[in-house]
Amino acid sequence: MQDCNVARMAANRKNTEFYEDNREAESMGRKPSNRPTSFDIAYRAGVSQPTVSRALRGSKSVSAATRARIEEIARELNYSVDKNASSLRSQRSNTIALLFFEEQTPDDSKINPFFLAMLGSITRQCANRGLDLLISFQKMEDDWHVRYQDSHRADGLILLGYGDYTLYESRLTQLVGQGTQFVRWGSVNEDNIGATVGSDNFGAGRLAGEHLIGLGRRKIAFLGQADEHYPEFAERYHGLCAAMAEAGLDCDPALRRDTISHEDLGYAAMRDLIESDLAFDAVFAASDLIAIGAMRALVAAGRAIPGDVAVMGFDDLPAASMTNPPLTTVMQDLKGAGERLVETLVALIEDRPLPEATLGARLVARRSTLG
Amino acid sequence: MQDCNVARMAANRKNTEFYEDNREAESMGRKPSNRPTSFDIAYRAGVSQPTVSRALRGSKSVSAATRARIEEIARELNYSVDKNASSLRSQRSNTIALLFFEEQTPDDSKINPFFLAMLGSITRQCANRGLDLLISFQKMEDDWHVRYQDSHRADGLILLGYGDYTLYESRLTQLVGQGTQFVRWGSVNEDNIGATVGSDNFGAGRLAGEHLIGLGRRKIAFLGQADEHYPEFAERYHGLCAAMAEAGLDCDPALRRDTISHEDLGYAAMRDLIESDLAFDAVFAASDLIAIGAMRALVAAGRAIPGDVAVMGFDDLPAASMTNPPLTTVMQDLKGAGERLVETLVALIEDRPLPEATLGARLVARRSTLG
DNA sequence: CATAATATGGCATACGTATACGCAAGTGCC
DNA sequence: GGCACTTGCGTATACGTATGCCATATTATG
Repeated sequence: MQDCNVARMAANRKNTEFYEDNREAESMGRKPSNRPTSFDIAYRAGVSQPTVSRALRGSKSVSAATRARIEEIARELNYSVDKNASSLRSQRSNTIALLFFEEQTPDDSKINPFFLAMLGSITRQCANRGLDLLISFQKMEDDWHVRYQDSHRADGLILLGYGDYTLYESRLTQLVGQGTQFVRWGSVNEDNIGATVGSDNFGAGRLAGEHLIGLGRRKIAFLGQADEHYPEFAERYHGLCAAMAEAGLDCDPALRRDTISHEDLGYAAMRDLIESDLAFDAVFAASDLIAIGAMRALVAAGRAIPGDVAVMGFDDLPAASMTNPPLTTVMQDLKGAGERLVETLVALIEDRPLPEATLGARLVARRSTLG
Repeated sequence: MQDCNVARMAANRKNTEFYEDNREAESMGRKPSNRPTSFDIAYRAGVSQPTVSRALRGSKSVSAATRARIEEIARELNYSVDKNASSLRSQRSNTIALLFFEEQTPDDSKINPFFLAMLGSITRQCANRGLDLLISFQKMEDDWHVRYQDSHRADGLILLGYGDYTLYESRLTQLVGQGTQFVRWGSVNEDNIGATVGSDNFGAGRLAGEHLIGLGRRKIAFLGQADEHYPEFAERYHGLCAAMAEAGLDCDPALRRDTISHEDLGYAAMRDLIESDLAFDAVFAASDLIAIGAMRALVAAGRAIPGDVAVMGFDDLPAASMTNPPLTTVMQDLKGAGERLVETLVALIEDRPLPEATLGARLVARRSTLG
């Protein structure tokens, strides 16, 4: 390892005293950082530094023999390319940043578990592609047109978070303006700003509706803010209404309560519905958290689940199978989501945009509807 | 923005034709990447590039007036320091890597939710300190004496994951050997390899024991692999035994079943216990996942919770409050954990190691013991 | 008023890699 | 056997910042 430095010296164009300098530093107690560089490999392999770089990056203008020799030596010396130098020179960090947005909920809440669940699939996907993944949590209100790309920290961003879309919009426009590459999880439609990946919420909503209707339910309530602020919820609602219309049922707006994804707000919404004295025999909640809160309210009001009211959620959180009764819900394609998000972003970075597409969702029937 | 390039040109020591080159590149369709550099700021401020660097990093050898001017211009041009260049030059990435270890469970399992919960606190702590956070999931068996630090990707590592400690050990030794800075979540004791942050598992185990004993339980079973492979579980078990000893009760090893943290394994362990025909009136599970599985087995065997058997878990997962009945458990100090992990790592990186310490835990009583 | 001590900022250079360009040797072709 | 190519690699340099060492301006000190 000592003579690694010799290589450096030999390669160093000017400072011929480097070696001695280094020894001095060493004797003074400062670690000489004998981390090998591509120069060291080059010296040992009897080639130039650029050849080492080319060999290790798989350039085809290096003979197989040379490449093999270089790789062998690199392994021996435990060499690994300096990420910073490489990124600086190539202007490509091979890193993407994952930004979570916390919702503005009453308490100082945690991140939506649904997105945490996506984390696994995203990291795996990044690992497969040799990408590093930076993560960060942001408050919706924060100034997060962050400098991730500005500062060459990351080549692109993945944005995750339910949240008021209209708040989102201006930031997205900024990102586009400054040329930042990003993909967002959300409602997929024509006039989205930037690339979006999302579930087929309409289809999933219809699925939910058909399930409930198939069980003989006729007056289906909906919990979730179904407007332009929360387009995903809106789509789920419209899917539900479509199913009802097809069955000749009325999708009564009076049975809808706006709420965002939070257990306590789901509870409140359901209380409100109960107190309205309107009749309903099923509830489709726009998220499991809402559904869980709603079930609490129903139980508190003495309504049997699913005897009096069938309850459905959305997301299939781990918790959904543990509630009492276990919650019927819609499972989104988490694995597909992670893959598609990363794939889309990489395509964007490489300047060959992918067409947008939605992911399918599956109904998971449990006792909150089946009894 | 055009004349930014003039600055660059002025600063460029050799290639006086840079400006023209750049214009040419531009006309050829390649984006000239007019991202401002410290040279641009310097030009506008009428100072040298090094002065800009010093000003922005807070060096005290820059006058307040100059600094203010530079900061103002930087803001105007929307400048941000190039992370790669900065890290390369300073040999400090201001980034830490968070490595999750997946357990080797029967299925292709997900990460332990307990660690996901820690994520929030860790990211927040990093944000506060201006650190970037890389994350990655690893299989325990993987070759994860990764090159994170080798390649200057990160200044240090945080390792999270329950897992067979003896498997862990050799990797940790390697990390120490190659001079990688890291902190680990786990059982804190004298002869740990590397820095460790963890809960006071013994104290928490005793707390659990006292709770159950206080409710009149006398024959307390334990589910969890309490040996050197899982020292945290072992400590919890010993805490339980200590509480029983103090109450003059016998900590019967026959009532212990080894299992790692997984719902299905908890189920299996409990079935085994039930089939042993030994009498017990309480179970302390080493984790909530185990407890949840155990409850399923108890219910299946027709034992009432907590009537026949009181059940306790450990971790206070979100799911713990949703089980039926809701699970009494031990809540660890997640916020403190994240803070302490990051703090310890930073201290290590700055070469001023912190003394080890354990974090307190709190009992959360719910109906699985209270009835 | 002369000299020493700061305060401020410029100059030169290094960090480790990737890539445009060019040169030599080898290959195919007629 | 001369020509155009291709293959394989070295030369030179750029990426954008941070820092050791000086030079000057400024102030304090006797």
